[in-house]
Amino acid sequence: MSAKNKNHFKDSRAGDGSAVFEADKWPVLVIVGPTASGKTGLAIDVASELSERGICECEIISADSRAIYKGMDIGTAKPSREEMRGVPHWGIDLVEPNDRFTVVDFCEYARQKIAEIRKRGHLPIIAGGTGLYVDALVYDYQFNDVVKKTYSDRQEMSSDFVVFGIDWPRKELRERLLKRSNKLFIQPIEEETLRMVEQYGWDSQAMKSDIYPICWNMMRGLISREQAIELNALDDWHLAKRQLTWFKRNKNIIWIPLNNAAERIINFYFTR
RNA sequence: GCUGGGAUAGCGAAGUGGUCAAACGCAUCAGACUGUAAAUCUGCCGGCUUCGGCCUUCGUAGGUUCGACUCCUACUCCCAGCA
Repeated sequence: MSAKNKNHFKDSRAGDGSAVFEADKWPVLVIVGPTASGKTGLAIDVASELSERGICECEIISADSRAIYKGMDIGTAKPSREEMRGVPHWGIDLVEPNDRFTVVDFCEYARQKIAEIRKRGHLPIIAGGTGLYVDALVYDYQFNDVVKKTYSDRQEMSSDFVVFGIDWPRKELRERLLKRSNKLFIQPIEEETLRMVEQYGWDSQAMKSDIYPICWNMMRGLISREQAIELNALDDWHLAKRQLTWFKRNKNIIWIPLNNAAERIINFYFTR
C-alpha cells in the first residue's frame, strides 16, 4: 500500500463523511485465507494505511494455531519485527510447544484482546488461517459438554465482525507455496528444528507441524534439500486445501484478490 | 551380437488362465470438522451412467482358449550380465 491510493480514499470519505472512526462501532476486521496467501502482510498494510491517513491505529491478533508456540519462528513464518512495521501483534508466542492450548483458550484470549484494543480506541484486526479459531470467535461457539452435532447452518454471524478472505487462483497459490518453501530453507531451519526436537521431542502437538519432520529427515540425509523443499510445499498445499474447504462453507466471507485488497477493505469501512 | 529381467491407470507398484477397471502407496479432486485443528478423519480416483449397470483398457501386432494382464509367436523400447 502506498501513496498512490490516497486520492481514492479521500474520494471515498467524501462520499458520505462516515469515515470517522469509532472504536465500538467499526466491526472487527477479520482476514482469512490459506497459508501463504498474504494475510499478515495485508493486515499490516491496512493498519499502516489507516494510521497514515490519520483514521485510527490498529492492532493485529493472530488466529494461528501454530504461531502461538514460542520458538517456532521460521517453521510457522511468523512476521519479523521489521515486517510488523510498528503495528502491535498479539496471539504470537503465547505458550511453550508442549503446553496445551485449545480453541477455547484462543477465544478467551482473543475476546479479551479485542476488548482491550477497543478500550484503547484502536481497531482490532484478526488475521489467521485456523478456520476453527476464526469461526469459534465469529460464530460465538458455545463450548460445553453437549454431544457433538452437525453445525452446517452457520449463517448467523455477529455483526461485530467483517470477514475478508484472500482469494488466489490455485496455480498461483502453489507457486507462492514453492517460493516460500525455498525461502524457508535458506533460513537456519535446521537450527530451529534441532532446538525444538531436543527441547520438546516429537510427541508435543506443536511438533506435528510438517516442516520439522521434513527438515529432520533432510538433516539425517534421508532426503535431499530439494526434496525437502518440495515436500514442504506439498504439505503446505494440502493444508491450504483443507483451509479452503473450511472457509468455503462460511458464506459470510468476502473474497478478494490480494492486490488492491487493502484498498477494498478500507473502502468497506468508508462506505458501509 | 548373445543371454537374462522388464514393459500394468498421472507416478510407483501388486496381479501370472476366469471372482480384474485391475490390490496397495503417492498425487489429483471433493468433503467433514464446536476444547491440542499446520491436527484428525471420509469419499472419489479409465470413460459413460437414471448409480443398477454399460463400454474401452494392462508396450505393439497376431495366435491358443469357452475365457488372457496372465500362455505362445513376432516386433518395439528399457535395464542387467556376457562377448
